[in-house]
Order: sequence, then structure tokens, then C-alpha cells
Amino acid sequence: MIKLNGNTYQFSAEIFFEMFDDRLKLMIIWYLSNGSMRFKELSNYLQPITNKTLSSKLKQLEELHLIKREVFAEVPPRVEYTLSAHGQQLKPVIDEVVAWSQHYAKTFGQTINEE
Amino acid sequence: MIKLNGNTYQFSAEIFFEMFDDRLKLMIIWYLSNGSMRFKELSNYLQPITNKTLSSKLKQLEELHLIKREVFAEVPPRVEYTLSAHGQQLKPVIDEVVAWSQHYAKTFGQTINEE
DNA sequence: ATCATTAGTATATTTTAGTAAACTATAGTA
DNA sequence: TACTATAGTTTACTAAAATATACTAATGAT
Repeated sequence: MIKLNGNTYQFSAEIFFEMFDDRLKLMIIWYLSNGSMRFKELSNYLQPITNKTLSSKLKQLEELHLIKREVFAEVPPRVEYTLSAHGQQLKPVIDEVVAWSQHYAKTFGQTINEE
Repeated sequence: MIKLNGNTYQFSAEIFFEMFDDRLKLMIIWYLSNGSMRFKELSNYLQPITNKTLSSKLKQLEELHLIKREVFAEVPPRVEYTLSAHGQQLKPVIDEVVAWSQHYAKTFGQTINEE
């Protein structure tokens, strides 16, 4: 039995399942796994998404200690999002997700314009 | 670019993200990874969950070719759910999820009544 | 003076997912 | 006769999540 933020879990994996209860948060981790990104950049990749939704997801990920938010004192503003140490430790999960997806796509989908 | 069920994806991983856009479907895979289970059994593990929700999630997983549904001609009815080959190939993903979660729980949570 | 840019916030509206509760068929049991 | 069990379905409702749209501050460019 695990206690975390007032919640109790039978199995540790349930923590992951609750964290990534939408497709967006894990996708953001996935995009950030290749380096830092700015708000607008992430937004472009995740289209269609509204500022409000992206903003709230990033805030959640920060509260979960999975990403870091760095503000630069510039105009127009610049904010960079980067994986934290715990976020980076999700890399093996991401790698297996990619491997599985490729296999699945090979079986059920059709690849066009590969490069 | 990948085509699958009328949708197009830039990256194969997006297929996974769309499949597991809720916490329930991957959790079901996780429970089934130790063998087959009946409807009620899954329902008990996933409480609180309604019949309608569980039923729809199982239907989705079946359509995605990730689980198999076996009906036995008995009264009261017996239906067993089992991972398909593609479902079983999610095992490495699950394993990494478990490993990461344990590490995360060790850092931010507190384990009580471990055994 | 006005436009463009970034990283959001604010407000109102719509969509979606999930819930609760009742119901089905079939056979065995009290 | 009524109750139990299983594996759902059906209906009506609600709460949560996402959307569209407009807005802000500060600066440089046109």
C-alpha cells in the first residue's frame, strides 16, 4: 500500500496510470525527451490544442516533478520546458512504447511517405 | 506518415497515445497480463467502475485487437477476457511502467503494509 | 500609430466520459 | 414464489475536460 499526495494505491503502477490518464501528458514527455521546448513549439506539435489545455497539462507535469519550467526575462517572453530527472527516467517507458507502436503499425496500418 | 482506421499519424507512438487516452485501458491490459479474467473479476479490481464503462473499454480493446473475448455457454453466463498476441507484446511496456512507478513511489510516496 | 510576437489568463460554451439505477435472460436454490 | 448469480444493455443525468474567443504586457519593426 502506497501513500502519495493523500491518495492510497494498492500497486505502484496505479500511480503511473493516474498520472497519465490522458494522452497529452505522456505525449509532452515524449516530445521533451529530445530536449527542451517552448510553449508555442509544443502547442504547434500538439495541434489541435488550446493554450488553456496545454498550460494546465504543463502545470500538472511540473507539480508531478516530471518537467522543469525556466523563464527568461525577454520580450516577447521565452519559457523553456525540460524534463526533470524523474521525467528523464521515463525514457525506457517511452522507448518501449515506440517499439510496440512501430510493430503495431506494421501489422495494422500502412506507412506512407516514410523517410 | 501512417494510416490506420481512417486516421493519419506522423509518428507511430501517437497510435499508442490515442489508444491509451484514459487510465483504464492500459490498466485492464495490466490486470490481464497475469492470465485471463472474467467481467465481474475485472470490475472488482477496477472499482469504482460501472458496468457500462467497463463494457465499453473491453469492447474498444477488442476492436484494437489487444484482447480476446471468449463466451462459454453456461448459466449464469461466463465470459473470459485474455490478452491477444498484440496485447501480450505490451508486456515490456508494462514492465517499464512498473519499474518506473516503483522508483517514483520510493522517492515521493511512502509504502505501508508492504509484503 | 499600428502590427506582430510570446506565454499565457479569463470567460463562456460545448463535448465527452462516466455515473446511477433499473432491466434482461437463464437456471438453480430456499 | 422469490432470490441468487453473471454479463452485460438502456436511459437519463452530471461532472469534468476541452473548446473558441478575446484579452494582457512589453518591445521592436513597418
